[in-house]
This record gives sequence, structure tokens and C-alpha cells, in this order.
Amino acid sequence: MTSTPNPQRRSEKSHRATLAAAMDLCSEHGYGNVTVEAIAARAGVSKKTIYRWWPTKGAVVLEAMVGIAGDATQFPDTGDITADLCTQMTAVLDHVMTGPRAAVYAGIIAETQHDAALARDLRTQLLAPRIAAARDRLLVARAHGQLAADADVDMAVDLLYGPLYYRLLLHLGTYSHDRLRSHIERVLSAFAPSAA
Amino acid sequence: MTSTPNPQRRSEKSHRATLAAAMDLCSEHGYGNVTVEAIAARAGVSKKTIYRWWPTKGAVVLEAMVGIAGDATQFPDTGDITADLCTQMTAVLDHVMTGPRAAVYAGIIAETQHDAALARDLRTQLLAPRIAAARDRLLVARAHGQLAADADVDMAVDLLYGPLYYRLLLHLGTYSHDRLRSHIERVLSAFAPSAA
Amino acid sequence: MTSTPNPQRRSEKSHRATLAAAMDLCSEHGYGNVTVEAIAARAGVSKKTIYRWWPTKGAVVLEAMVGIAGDATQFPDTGDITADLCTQMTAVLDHVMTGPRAAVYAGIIAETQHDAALARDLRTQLLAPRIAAARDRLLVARAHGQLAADADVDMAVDLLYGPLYYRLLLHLGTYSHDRLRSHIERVLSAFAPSAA
Amino acid sequence: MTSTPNPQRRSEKSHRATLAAAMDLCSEHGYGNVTVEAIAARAGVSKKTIYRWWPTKGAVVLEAMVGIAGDATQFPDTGDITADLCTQMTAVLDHVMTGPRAAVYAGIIAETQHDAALARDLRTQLLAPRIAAARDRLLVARAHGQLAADADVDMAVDLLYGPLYYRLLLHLGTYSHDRLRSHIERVLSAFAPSAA
DNA sequence: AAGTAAGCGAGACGGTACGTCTTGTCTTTAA
DNA sequence: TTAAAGACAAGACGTACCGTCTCGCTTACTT
Repeated sequence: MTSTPNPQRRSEKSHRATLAAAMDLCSEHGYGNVTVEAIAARAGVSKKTIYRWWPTKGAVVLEAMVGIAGDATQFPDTGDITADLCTQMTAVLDHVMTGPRAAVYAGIIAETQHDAALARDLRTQLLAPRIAAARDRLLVARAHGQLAADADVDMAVDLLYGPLYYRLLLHLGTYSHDRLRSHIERVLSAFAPSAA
Repeated sequence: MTSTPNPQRRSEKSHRATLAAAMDLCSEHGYGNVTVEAIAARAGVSKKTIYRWWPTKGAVVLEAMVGIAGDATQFPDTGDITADLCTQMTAVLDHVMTGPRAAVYAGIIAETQHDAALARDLRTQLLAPRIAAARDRLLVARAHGQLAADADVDMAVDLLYGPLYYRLLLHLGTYSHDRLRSHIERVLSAFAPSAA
Repeated sequence: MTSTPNPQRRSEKSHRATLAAAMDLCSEHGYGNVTVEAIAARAGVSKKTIYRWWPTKGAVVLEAMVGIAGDATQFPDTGDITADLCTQMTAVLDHVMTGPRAAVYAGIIAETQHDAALARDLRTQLLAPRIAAARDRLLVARAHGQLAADADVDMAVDLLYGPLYYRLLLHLGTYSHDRLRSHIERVLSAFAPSAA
Repeated sequence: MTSTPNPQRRSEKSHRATLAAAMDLCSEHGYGNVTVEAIAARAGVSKKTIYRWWPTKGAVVLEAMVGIAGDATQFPDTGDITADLCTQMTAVLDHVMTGPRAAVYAGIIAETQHDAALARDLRTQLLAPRIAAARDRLLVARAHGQLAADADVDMAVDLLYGPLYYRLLLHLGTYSHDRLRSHIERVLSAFAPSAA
């Protein structure tokens, strides 16, 4: 168990104000230019309160990010694997890889490069569930014969999402919706069932 | 052009000592835990001297990284596109995405998320030449009929390298050499010439 | 009048525990290193309870000090002014200017330098009664012809007690019992009746 | 030797600005309401610079106080011990026990009650030299037959200065110049040579 | 005896200052 | 004239207490 104080007595108001302030400030000034002091001031919250509930700025912003990305990036299952991937990945693109939030998300990922605990939280809270969901959806598609029976779904996931993060984090430009669709179709073609 | 002083009078000894100290310290303590002060102290160089020749810590480490990665990741052309990609990408994997240097490289990429100038330098000095080389090699392969005549080589580059960075920067584990080979073969298969 | 709550419902147990904890902690760690939080924790009392009954830490410690010093420093009247001064001043020396209590007492006096209310309470509750008692005893002595008829008893009080506090608060060392007796005799000699 | 950095490289400008800011702020707001942050801000100096050269706020203010009191409270020797004591003690009264500086001086003395190093510095830099000077002056007077041959000059010093500090620190009111003269005369009378 | 108002322990809160740290600039010293 | 050494202004860090506050619980007055 952790040394976190009693969460039942936590002020929900301060909690929400902190997350909102963190997202606002990051969007306005960029993740790297935001300080815990500034978040506290903007939220009308004391620094102590922030440090009571989160270990670092990164953890605050990650929680805010999870809240935002959470609902928006669920995986649908309409039976059409191509359409479903387009739906979900377009949502990812639009919600966290475009506009001011792209920089925030990239900032958090940057932070994980020297904060192992944050890296773990990013993985468990944000990435792993979505990777698992993508994998499951692909397994369903494979079971339905939409992919080759021996298709390596882990590799498919890497090929689908890898380029998005690669282009985001190396500043190579984001895919347009059309380009994203071509990308998805190309990857799926690599795992298509052999012509019967 | 910048206000950099006359480079002819630059002390090559201090230059080299700085780069070496930067790489050593980053390897030992991780990019994020290294300070300019520490680099100066280790190199036996004054902070002023570092700031005279580089704008930030990131620029120092990037130059060191370019020096190390430079030679190792050239693109061969043996005529066999699969083999050549394996050769080059394995070198990339081994030189900058494995061991202590992985953290250093990831650290620099992290820094570029809030340092636009460094992002530019990373792209122009490190990434762009290698992307161009990969692209050229694939064009040659396509011209030789090893890829489909209408293969989109830009997309191929994204699919080849994207997953490597994705796994590095999101802490999802690095490919083994075998896995890398499978990965390359799978991508190339997506661009294979249609059976005639 | 203040907004102090109903004293009839006050928990005598908490009251005593607080005063005891305050004195203990001050003796152990020195007045300046004791916090209200620590007093509350040691006493098993909530901070709120302390602030309900006292305005500041100084007020708590002052009350504890008054309780301790109260009985011990009464003024006797045996008819021998020198002996009575020795008796009372030795008691003062031993009870509040020696050992761990010296630091506590000095700590309270220090606090009064930036807490006017505490300064007032120190004067009215601790000092004024004893100064008045000394003055009265000297007036009796003067009436009995043991001091000059025109002896300035206020000045005598200053000369008697001033050096004790001076040495305490400026860290110049405390008088021994013998030295104290010499001191008293010397002061009284300055106010002796002129030889007839 | 201490761990203080090289004093030759010290910025005299920052040094002076810090001392001046400390005295100004203490005079304006009272010793206890002044923070190191405020001193730094007023002086246009970084906190780091203050902590580089002084261990605590008290040490800064003490140095400022020593500078102010230093010249003003020298001991004259006109041959008339009463007049010389009046001169010096009146200067003390006027310079450090009256007006805003009284509170500053009392504040430092208060601080010494929980800062042993500051207590030592107060004694060695401010008190001891003046006590020694007073003692020396009294010894000269005794040698000249203005005091009894066996007069205890240490006790005389205690009796002369004790009441001044006692009244300052216990908030009992400061002596007027006239009252101070009476006080001095009364003390000297206690050590007068016996009538021949 | 039941109802109710208060004091109580606990501890989260907004706030302020702490003393430390690192950045990037500027000054001094010695070669 | 250059570079080492390192002091400097600036400002964020994470911590410690302050004095206030809100919670349930207990206790003891009131009706």
C-alpha cells in the first residue's frame, strides 16, 4: 500500500480544479513551460495539496490526459475491421495528436524518458488498455476470416500505431484522415487472408 | 547566422572533452539527470565555454550522438533489399536503441518536445539524411522490380521505422534481431510486386 | 471580549495534556524548535483544540510556565531584607534560569519581541506581580530603616533583577548562588541608610 | 576553515545592498516579519547569494547591526568616569535601544535564543568588545582612585548594562537620559572609594 | 430518557516561506 | 586573448508549519 492520505477526505473540488488548470496551462504555454507552482496558482490550490496526491507534474497531466482521452478512444465493433480501425485511430489522431493537445501528449511521453514511474503509469493507464483493445478487435477479425489465419496481431498493432507516434515524436508531421485510411488499408493488406 | 565566435580559434581539446563528458555522463546517469554544470566539471571546461559553442545541453548531446551514430548507420546496397534493410536497421537497433545509449537517444528526442531548435537540428542532422537514404534505397529496389511499381516508398519508410521508435519511446520493449527481420519481411511483403 | 468557546465544557484532560506536552517538548528540543503540530501530536490532541483555547504557541507555553513558576517564586518576609531577597532570587534562578527551563523561559521572552499580545500577558501574568512584590518588600524594609529613607526602590528593583535577565538573554552565564548573594549585598549597599 | 566561497570574488555591491535592505525592511516591518525572500527582492539579489554568505537571516541583520552600532558606541576617556559612561551609554540608548532599531536589536537577541551560532556571533562581534572596553575604562578609573581599590568591575558592568537590556527585552520602558544618569551615578556610588 | 449542541481527534486545505538547485550571464584571475 | 573558475540574478523545486476548515464521534447539558 502507498503512503497516500485518506482519499475519502479528498476535496473533489480541488482535485478537479487541479486537473483543469494543468490541462489549460499545458495547452496555453506548452507542457515544458508549466510549473507545479503555476498549476497551483491557477487552480487556487496549495502546492502541498498537489504533492499530497500526485508525485510529479507529469502524474497530474497524465491523469488529466487519461480523463480526456478516456472516452474518446474506445474501440467499436461494427463487423468491418477496416472501418472500425479508421474510427478509433481517427479519434486518437484528432483528440491527442492534433492541435494543442498533441504537444501536451508529446510532453508527457517526453517526461517518461526520465521518470520510470510515470512511464509505468502511462503504459498501464493509457496505452496498455488500448493496445489490448486493438489486439482483441484484430483477433475477432481474424476469427471471422477477415485476416489470415496465422496473422501476427501484435505485429499488426505495431505497424498500425507505430508510425503515428513516430511521426508525432520526431516532428515529421501528422497524417491526414485520408493518409491514415491508406495507411490502415496497407497494413491490413499485409495480413489479408491468402486468395482462395 | 548565429553570434558564434570565431571557430578557428576554438580549442579542439575542450571541444572533444565536452562531447566525451556529455556522452559519459548521460550513459551513466541518464540524459535527464545530467546538468551542464556536471558536463563542464567532468570535462574540465568552464560553463562559459560550453555556452559559447552550444545553445543548450541538448545541442551538446545531439552533436555527440551524431558523431557516434554517424558512421554506424550507413545504408549498404548489395542488391538484396531485404538484406540491406536488415543490415542497416540492425545497426540502428544495436547502436542507438539498445543499452545505455537508448536512454540517451530517447532523452534527446524527449528534449525536442520543448525545444524547437533542437527538434530542427535532430531532423536535419540525424533523421533526414537517413530517411532520405532509406527512401533512395527503396526506390532503387522498386526500379529493379523488387517492389511493386506503384509502391509508396514514404509509407514503407514509416512502416519500417515507426514501430522501432514507437516501442522505444513508449517503453514497449525493443525488437530482437529475429523479430526485426520478420518485421522487415512483413513490411516488404505489403509492397511486393503482384504475382505476374 | 474574545470569541472563546464555553469554558465549562472544556476537556480538562486535553488542557493538561497540552500544557504538559508543550513543556516537555520545549525542554527537549528548545522553544524555537517546537511547533503547534508537534504539541498536538504529543498531547494526543487536535490542532483545532489548541487554537480554540490559545491564540499562539507562545500563549500555551506561557501558561505552562506560569503554572510552574507560580508557586516557587513567592516573596517571604522574615524581617531580614537581604535574606529574603536571597531566598526569592535564588528560587528564580533555580526554577526558571537554570537547566532546560532557562531556554524555555528565554524562548518565551524572545517570542514577545514580535508578539505584542504575548508581551502583555508575560508582563501582567508573570512579571508585574513579582516586580510589585519586590517593590513592596523593599518599601517595608525602607520603612523599617533598613534602606535609606529616600531610596529609589524602582531603581533598586532594576539593579537587582536587570543583571539576571541580561546575563540570561545575552548568554553571559548564570550567577552562582554565592555570586548572587554578593550581587544582592552590593545593590543593597548602594541604598543603605547613611551612617548616623 | 569554513566552506564559505572565495571572499575575494564577492560582489561588494550585492553585499552592501543586502545589508541595507535587511536594515530597511526590519525597521519598516519589524524583525520578525522580514523574510529572506523579501530581503533578496528588495536588494535585487538572489536568495542563493544571501545563503552563500550568511547562514541565516539573523546573521545578515547582525552584520548590518554591527555596522551601524560599530562606530557610534566607542568608549571615550576624558578622565571623568561618570561623564564617559554617560556618553557611551547614552549613545547605546539612542542608537540601538530607541526607535525602530530597538525592535530590530531586540529581534536579533530573540533569535539568539534558538540559534547558538548567532548567539556566539552576537557575543563575539557586538557584546564582548564593548564589555571589555567598559571593563578597561573602569579599571583605569579604579587605578586613578575614582573607584574603590577593591571594586569588582565585572559586577559594575553587569549593574550598569543589565537594567538597560532587562527593560528593553521585558518591555518595561526605556530610560530617559536623566534617568540613565541617575542610574550610572547610583551604580558608581556603590563602588566609590571609602571616605578618607 | 431523548434530543441536541458543543467539544473533541483527525487531518485535508490554502497559503507562505523555507533552503536548495539549475540555468544562462558576467566577472575575475592566470597563463 | 583565451579559458578556467566560479559568483551572480532569476526563479522553480519539494518541504514544513501556519491557522482554518470540515468531518464523524463522543460527551454532557437541556427539556
